[in-house]
Amino acid sequence: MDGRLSQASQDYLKIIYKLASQYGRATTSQIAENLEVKPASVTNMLQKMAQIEPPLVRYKKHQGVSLTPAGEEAALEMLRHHRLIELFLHEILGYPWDEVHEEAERLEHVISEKMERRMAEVLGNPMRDPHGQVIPSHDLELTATTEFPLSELRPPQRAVIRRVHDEDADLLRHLEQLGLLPQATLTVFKHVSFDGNLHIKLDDQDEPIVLGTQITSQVFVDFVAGPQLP
Amino acid sequence: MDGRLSQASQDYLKIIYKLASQYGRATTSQIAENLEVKPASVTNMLQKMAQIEPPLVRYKKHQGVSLTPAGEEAALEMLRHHRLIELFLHEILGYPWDEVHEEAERLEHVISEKMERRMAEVLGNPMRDPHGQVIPSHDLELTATTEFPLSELRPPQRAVIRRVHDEDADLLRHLEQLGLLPQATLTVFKHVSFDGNLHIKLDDQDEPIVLGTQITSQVFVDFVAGPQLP
DNA sequence: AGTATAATTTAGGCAAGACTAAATTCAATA
DNA sequence: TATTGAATTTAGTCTTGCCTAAATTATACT
Ligand SMILES: [Mn+2]
Ligand SMILES: [Mn+2]
Ligand SMILES: [Mn+2]
Ligand SMILES: [Mn+2]
Repeated sequence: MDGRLSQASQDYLKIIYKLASQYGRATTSQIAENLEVKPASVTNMLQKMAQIEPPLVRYKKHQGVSLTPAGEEAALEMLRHHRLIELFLHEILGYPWDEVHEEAERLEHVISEKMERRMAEVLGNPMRDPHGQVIPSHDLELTATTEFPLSELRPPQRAVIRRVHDEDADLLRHLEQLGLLPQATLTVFKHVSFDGNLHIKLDDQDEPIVLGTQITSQVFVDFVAGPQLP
Repeated sequence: MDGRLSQASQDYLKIIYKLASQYGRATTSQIAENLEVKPASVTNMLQKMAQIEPPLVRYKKHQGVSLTPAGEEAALEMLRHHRLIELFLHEILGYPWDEVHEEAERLEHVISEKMERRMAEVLGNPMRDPHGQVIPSHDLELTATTEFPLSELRPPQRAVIRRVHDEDADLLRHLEQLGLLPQATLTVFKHVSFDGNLHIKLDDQDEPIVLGTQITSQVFVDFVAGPQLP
């Protein structure tokens, strides 16, 4: 009613956006689980969000919700804030990539449009966050990407890492230690069909490494043409 | 009760700290005016803040409040956050010094101790914010200062600007345009007792400038010895 | 001392956003 | 089609922090 959305609403919108991108819609219990609140609280909140002007979600009893244009815009705004902040913390303040999320989670609701713009400028209007997730543009367009799981590669394919799963700090630390970072290029030289293990070599490392599917399913790549340049 | 103070409590503590520094204690109506809430709301809040464990304020009906050690620590923590953020916005994100306050006002409640430390390191563990206000140290000590109003200088005294009043954006823009910034050194060469005007010359400028008391009372300086070096 | 005025406190409410417990609806299966 | 378990919604509370209106206290002046 005062134009500004509450932090709680913004958190609901973010998770609804994510769930709806994945499943078409978001259910009460999915939202409850993600936000760590009880389902009854979610129902209550969704009904409010559907009734304000303009409505943020389309809500019909027992059918889950999806975002209205207004809701989607607000969700993308938070997504841009979140990912810009993550990159800023990493690049400018030297945060390790497994420690940026929590801080961004709080800051995203609080920064002004000016600060968003200044951070983007200092960072060179970046396209992706430290984990490779695409940052919505200034006007909240989200460019489509083509990356797919590393686990789908077969020898002798070559690829560049675009993005990694960003919700498991242990995984992130492990990936960093292995050198599995966005931008890294690699060649697959062996696939073991029994356990799904993939033997790869990173272009900028000498030793090959062997990766289980727990890892390869969480690293997303694009094909890259040609052999490694010497 | 969960260890973390609400944003509202933190705002109360900040303003109580400021008022108590100035007047020894803070009254209900002073706090209400500064926070733009009604006095009844303040009374209510003060009673809560006096009753939690540990108490944040000493409260006695009709006598105003002062901070307990716990309250003062929390207030200094906010002060450190606020001033570090102001400097960070100015130095790293290029904010003009008259636009840093609002943003800092929101961010100060939200940054982690880690982010506080990282910002301080990137800034070289600074002592003062963009307006020259002293930043409490990491362990929340506030070093004493000796500065006094520029309006008290008389020719041919020389001084260095340490701090300027930071609560009037128009004044800040005007001071910047005049070159009246912290660190600037100057010589007073004329005082007009009728209107209090002060004629000064900044060391790094050629033209002298004339300042009314509206300005000279809001700029704080320390004496500096000797003549301007060529 | 007695009274007007200002400051403060009390009392009662409201909105947001969470919770628990109980009721309802859906969907799968017998 | 009837049953049943899971998901969802409803109903009623709670806490935080604000509000207005009314009561009270302090202060200053005659
Ligand atoms: Mn934005
Ligand atoms: Mn990320
Ligand atoms: Mn701190
Ligand atoms: Mn300042």
